[in-house]
Amino acid sequence: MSEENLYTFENPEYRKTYWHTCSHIMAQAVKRLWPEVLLAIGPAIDEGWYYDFDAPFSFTPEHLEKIEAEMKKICKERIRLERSEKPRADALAFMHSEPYKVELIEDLPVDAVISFYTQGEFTDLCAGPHLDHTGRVKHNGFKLTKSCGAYWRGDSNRKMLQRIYGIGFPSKEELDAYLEKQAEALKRDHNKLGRELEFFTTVEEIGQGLPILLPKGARVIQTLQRWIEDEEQKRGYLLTKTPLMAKSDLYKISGHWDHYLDGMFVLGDPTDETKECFALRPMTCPFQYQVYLNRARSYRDLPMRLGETSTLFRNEDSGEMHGLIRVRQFTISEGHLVLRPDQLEEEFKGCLELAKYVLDTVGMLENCSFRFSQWDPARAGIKYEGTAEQWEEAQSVMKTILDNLGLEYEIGIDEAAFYGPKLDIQYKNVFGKEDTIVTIQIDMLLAQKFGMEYTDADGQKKTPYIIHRTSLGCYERTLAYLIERYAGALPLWMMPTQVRVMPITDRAHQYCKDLVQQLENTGIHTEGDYRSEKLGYKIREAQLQKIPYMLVVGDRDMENGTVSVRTRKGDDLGAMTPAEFTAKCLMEIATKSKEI
RNA sequence: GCUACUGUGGCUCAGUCGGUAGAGCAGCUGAUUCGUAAUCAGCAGGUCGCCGGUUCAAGUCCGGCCAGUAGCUCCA
Repeated sequence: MSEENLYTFENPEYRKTYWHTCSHIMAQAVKRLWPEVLLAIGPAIDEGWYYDFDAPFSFTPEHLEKIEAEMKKICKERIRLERSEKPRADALAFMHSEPYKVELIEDLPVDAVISFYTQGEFTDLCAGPHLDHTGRVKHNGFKLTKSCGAYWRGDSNRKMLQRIYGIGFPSKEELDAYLEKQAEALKRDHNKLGRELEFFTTVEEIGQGLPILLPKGARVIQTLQRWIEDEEQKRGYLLTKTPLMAKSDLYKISGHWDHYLDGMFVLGDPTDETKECFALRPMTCPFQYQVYLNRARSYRDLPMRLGETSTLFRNEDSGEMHGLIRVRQFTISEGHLVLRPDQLEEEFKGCLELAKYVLDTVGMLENCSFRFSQWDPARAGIKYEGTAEQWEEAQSVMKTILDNLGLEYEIGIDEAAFYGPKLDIQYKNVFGKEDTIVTIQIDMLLAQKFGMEYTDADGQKKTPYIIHRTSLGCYERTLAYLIERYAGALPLWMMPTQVRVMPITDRAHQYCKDLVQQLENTGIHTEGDYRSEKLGYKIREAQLQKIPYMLVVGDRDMENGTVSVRTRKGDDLGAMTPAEFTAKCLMEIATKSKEI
């Protein structure tokens, strides 16, 4: 980066500094308006900044407007920001009326440099860096976007503060462009579009996190499931179907009863030992292991790759549910691979290849990143089972595999499963939010708990490794992301209705009906629009419903034995015979083309 | 679970100071038979999320619950 570019928005460091100064300006404005409001923390984030406050009232949109107005003044005042340092005792005395700052100072290491930034009458505890004066912030280039609750220090046992988020740019034009982009993303929101296009709905009486997949959504998921099951078959997976619930005994062996009880739907009273107690399954592992345990296994049986289209139930907290992204009942492309240690690397690679192939095919890979999710030794025995040695071994094996693959990844501390480390494939949605879409986990504990073993070539009984993995993750979540990714216009092969036939007059009805049946017989999802509406109206409706192909049939086509083909992109492909169209369509479906 | 906000026909929204609900689209019926993004007319559709309270009177005010949204915490 050239010298003059250091101080531009192109430079992420500068951008963070700019936003960090914005957060101080915001805090200063709040203090000017309401001196009684207490300050917590206010960092720059990936897009903008926030500041957490403890206020005796709730910030409303009107409050935000007032703060914005005061911030504009501060920008125009061009106040210098000056750094200073204080010894610990002085720092504590200086901040004595700000209890959150006092706590932050007290938690700093003994030898830490305690620095402050002062702008006019406002001084904040801060490591910096900052812009040199408040006039550097463009007074009409920022906006406070929302206020909401946030726990002090991210701890749900502590007080909930109020967080105000802001975003800012060096010009009004850039701000407007950003806001415009956000508004565009909102239109793709699966929770809105998915309901409008009738992929899914919800009903109060059924409850939170329990969406109804309407015919269109159900069809997309069916298409994906058939494809995944067939693809796994090709890759040596064995399909299983195991029960959706089990007695508590099973979960006690697996450890889920100890680690996951809050997240389970329990049927019956777990405290009544005279009666059997069941629970809906929150994961497939202990069920699928029974397939392996069905008889004695030899090293020759390994690797054993088990796959299942598996419905799971998790009792999420009520505030967590969101559209099809976070639900209480969902179906995943689950799988467990039972392995000898020497097969671990090769099989792990196979899982990753499958996941990448699947994500690439549906068009989601480009927005994915990889996270190596590790344990946090500080929570050994609480969140995590097994010994430090077992964890170090599994994590080092995984690290070697990932490094050998040359995979770029981030490390996520305290993101592991209770039984082992994970490679999580993170998907970034149109709003820039991340969620796990696929996970591949190495498990060194559960096989032992369930008494899974194999007889090795040397006649010794040995405990296998297990890989837990998904190839497409959760179908509901994937559907949500596909709706967003394609704004509802999914690639042809996934579309619930691929072709709509529309007669121009009643004279063409029979021709169209025959055509629909003919296409449906070849496996192309087709429907007819026989209403006595004008062609333009039918086209418009099909277009709004994102139907890939519209086949228009009038007198001319009937005479020539053709159909007139139009795409949802608005291209007129002209007249072709039904056979020609069928061949073209089937080819595009078979190749899973993203073009249409 | 926490904080804040929201809830009016299938959808998008209006509804004044508390006086018993209104539109567009969709739907239905009829007319229209039309060549690539909205034909015309008529009809029907609402216990204002649910339960309770205040009041002569509640869509409107208050409380509880349910559901949704943003974020926090947790997670696929």
